[in-house]
Amino acid sequence: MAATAHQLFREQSTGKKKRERTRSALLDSAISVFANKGYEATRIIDITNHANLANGTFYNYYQDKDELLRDVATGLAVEITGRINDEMEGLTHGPTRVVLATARLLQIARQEPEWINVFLEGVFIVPELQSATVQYLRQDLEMGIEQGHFTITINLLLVNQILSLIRAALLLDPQMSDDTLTQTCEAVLRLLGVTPAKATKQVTNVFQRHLES
Amino acid sequence: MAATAHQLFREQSTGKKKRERTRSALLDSAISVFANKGYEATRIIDITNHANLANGTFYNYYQDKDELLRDVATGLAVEITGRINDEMEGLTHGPTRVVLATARLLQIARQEPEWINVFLEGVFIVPELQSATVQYLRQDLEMGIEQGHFTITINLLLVNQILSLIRAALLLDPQMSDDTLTQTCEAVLRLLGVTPAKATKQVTNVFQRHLES
DNA sequence: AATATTTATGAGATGTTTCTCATTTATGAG
DNA sequence: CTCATAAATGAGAAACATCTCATAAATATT
Repeated sequence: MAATAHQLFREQSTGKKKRERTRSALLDSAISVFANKGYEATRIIDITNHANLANGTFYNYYQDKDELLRDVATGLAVEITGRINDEMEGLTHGPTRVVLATARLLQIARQEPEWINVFLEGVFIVPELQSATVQYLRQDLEMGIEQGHFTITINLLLVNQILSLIRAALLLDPQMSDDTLTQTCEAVLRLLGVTPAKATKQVTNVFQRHLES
Repeated sequence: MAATAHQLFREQSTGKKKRERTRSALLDSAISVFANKGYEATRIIDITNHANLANGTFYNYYQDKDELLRDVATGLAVEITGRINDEMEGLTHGPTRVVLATARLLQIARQEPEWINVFLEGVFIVPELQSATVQYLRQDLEMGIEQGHFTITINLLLVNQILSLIRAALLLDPQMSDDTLTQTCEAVLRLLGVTPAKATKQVTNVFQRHLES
């Protein structure tokens, strides 16, 4: 529910002055409306209504919907990648890092379903976000190759394949059941050249050690 | 180029009476405009302009854009699945069928780049198209399981994962280079539990025997 | 060739969304 | 508390889209 969801930007701006607080209200409302109506279909007034503001107020802050989406998606990207990164500090095993990152992203999708769709829409539309996000992934892939776990050559298609497996999970099962989560992590490992048996074992391990403690 | 592209519906309607020919002009123009501007962003007048018709003419044939999309996507689905099916007659080896179907779809994307985006948009929006398309795939997957080649349980997520690998290729490389094609086929096999080495061999084989003869 | 039927046309009525701006209201510094 | 500044407001102008319909043009029928 929109009413109970975590309001990312509101929290970041409490205490600051009015301009920042109103901007944050627009950003949080944008997340909610974009996620529920879809970016294309949302009207400026949908966002301002949701934020209890007059339609004209929007134009004190943004030129158009697109500029707002960039801002929203960037904020979400910082938050999401930050959370995932915290979780992985000190881990030096490629496959573990890949599984953990995938699983954490999908878990965030479970907790904050509105965030992920908007984030992905942004990643698709804002190129600099895409490259920033992809950077993290590359490092873990290189680690796994050096350690002899992955049979791949890193290229843009591979990275996109991984992202699209994640996207498929989000679209098909927004509630993100444990089954979907497990199957997606295993699929990513398979894609990277891990055998099915090892992939299953790897995912089970990571879940026990890092996600259900 | 739109001007040189194969006009599917026009060809199907030459010789028939005027009503069918105009409807076909709308359908072909819709493919072109949807593919280039995106479904959401296209206006009725974009389509009628492209077809050299007056805007009012549209309403002699369709209630709205959505009805047109259904018609377009259904026609494309029939053509595309028909072409792929022809190619696979008599083949009884699961992995071969999966690779060949994937490769052929991507080859069609190379020849007729406009078709595939519209087809996929339609598959996403028209449920009966989705289930019809997925039916083909299921059979080949079951065949591969029985033959001991695939380590999977068939479910909706798996099917969507396969489709999303194909989609990733289409989005990233609309020209559909041979590299993209090969890598996508191998990725699908890996996802189905085939080892990287076998996947490479399998794809090479299928290409030699069926696609470069 | 004349006539009946079908199809195409585009001006404009209707509705919707964007965007501006003069005015009102709120904020916070002194 | 006062006042200068910042922010919010919402009515309405402008731009854009959809959809209708009386009329014109094309096609088919006799």
